[in-house]
Amino acid sequence: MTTTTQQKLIDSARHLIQTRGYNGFSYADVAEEVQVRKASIHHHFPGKSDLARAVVEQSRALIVEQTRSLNGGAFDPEEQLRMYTGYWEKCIADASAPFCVAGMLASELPTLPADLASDVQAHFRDLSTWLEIVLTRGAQSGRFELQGSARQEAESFMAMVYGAMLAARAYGDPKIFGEIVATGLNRLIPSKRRKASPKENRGK
Amino acid sequence: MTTTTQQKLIDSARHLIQTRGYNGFSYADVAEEVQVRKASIHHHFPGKSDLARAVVEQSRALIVEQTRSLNGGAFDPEEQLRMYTGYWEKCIADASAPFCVAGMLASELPTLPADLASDVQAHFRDLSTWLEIVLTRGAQSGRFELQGSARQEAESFMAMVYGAMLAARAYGDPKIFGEIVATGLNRLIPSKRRKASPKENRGK
DNA sequence: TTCATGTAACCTACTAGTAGGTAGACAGCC
DNA sequence: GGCTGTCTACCTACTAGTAGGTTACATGAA
Repeated sequence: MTTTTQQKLIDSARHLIQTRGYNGFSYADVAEEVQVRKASIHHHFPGKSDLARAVVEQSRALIVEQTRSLNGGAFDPEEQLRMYTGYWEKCIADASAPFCVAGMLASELPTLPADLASDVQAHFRDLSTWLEIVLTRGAQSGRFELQGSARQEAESFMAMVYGAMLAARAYGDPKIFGEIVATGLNRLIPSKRRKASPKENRGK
Repeated sequence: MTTTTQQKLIDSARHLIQTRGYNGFSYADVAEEVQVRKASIHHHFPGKSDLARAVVEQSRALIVEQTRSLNGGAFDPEEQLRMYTGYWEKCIADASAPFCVAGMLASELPTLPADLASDVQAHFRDLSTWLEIVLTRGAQSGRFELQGSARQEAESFMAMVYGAMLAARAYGDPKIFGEIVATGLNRLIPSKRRKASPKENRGK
């Protein structure tokens, strides 16, 4: 399999943004990883924001594709959420992608060029819209028991996933991500269907 | 009221870290805000990480002080959580502190000097420990209904608060913070005591 | 077939500007 | 006199980005 230089540049930039953020990496870092000169990066991506936008847009396209296949497919809402959180759990555990690119960029939003910033915002709209749809379906079929509107619950769930990534990074412990999202998923499930987790231990 | 140059430097650095992150601000930015030369900053804080540590340590000291007074005081666990989230809601709404310093730094953790990184981690331990205590008390007195262990619920609640900050920034809308944490608080309250929020609208 | 032309991809060498940090002088105060 | 705080002036390393040249390969005409 031959990967083009352009794709290697995007992959390298993604990895660097995930670990160090937009303001934490330079063309020199990418050049080092991909083993080309800095000028060659400028040939493919005139400015730093063009490179970062390519990373975000590729991620968005992938998510759109995957959620489309999930929506049309054979998975119930609970399985869909578990596949989403499971994806990140795996990425964080094996350190292949220790943070969502858009999440990292969102924290730096006030410092980003305008065009990149609006791409990042678009990702969050995409994601919360998808979550709202999944939660709505789950509530209708009785698999989920929502306490607020589907919109509120979607924003809340999304916040918890991103907060869990931050916590995993803060504690330097990938397991914490899985523990937090498990708590969040569990809350969506009606109490009659919910099986007590082995670690469960009310009020300590 | 006279504020020392040293304190002005810390305040300026705090504000810059909250909005731009550790890698997004420079001594030149601080010098500009405080109206001193860069060399004067180096006199008070030899290195950039010393300045950032001073910011984090001052924040931690403030939190320790406030939680101590809350714990010993006249507020029940629910009120304590509302005061904590309300503090951030106000800060984000009036843009005086659009993000927790430690949260911002945590996202950049892999790029931080080791001593600063461990200060940031200490903040998260402090905070989750306090939350665990408050949730435990609330569960014992019947004000809260926990679904996992107090530890799990504390991590989960903390993740949601930080995720809510990120969401508010991503959407460029301070209100989203309040909406998310309201959903989270509501979930802790036993369903018999819970009053339906005006916006509540099950499954859309 | 061969030779000009075009162009994509990459290079070396450079720019202006900014990063964090240092040396040393000076002023005011205990 | 020594200490604190501030300054000017400077340093080296690095930043994103540019100028201009080299290679390799495709196209198309003589």
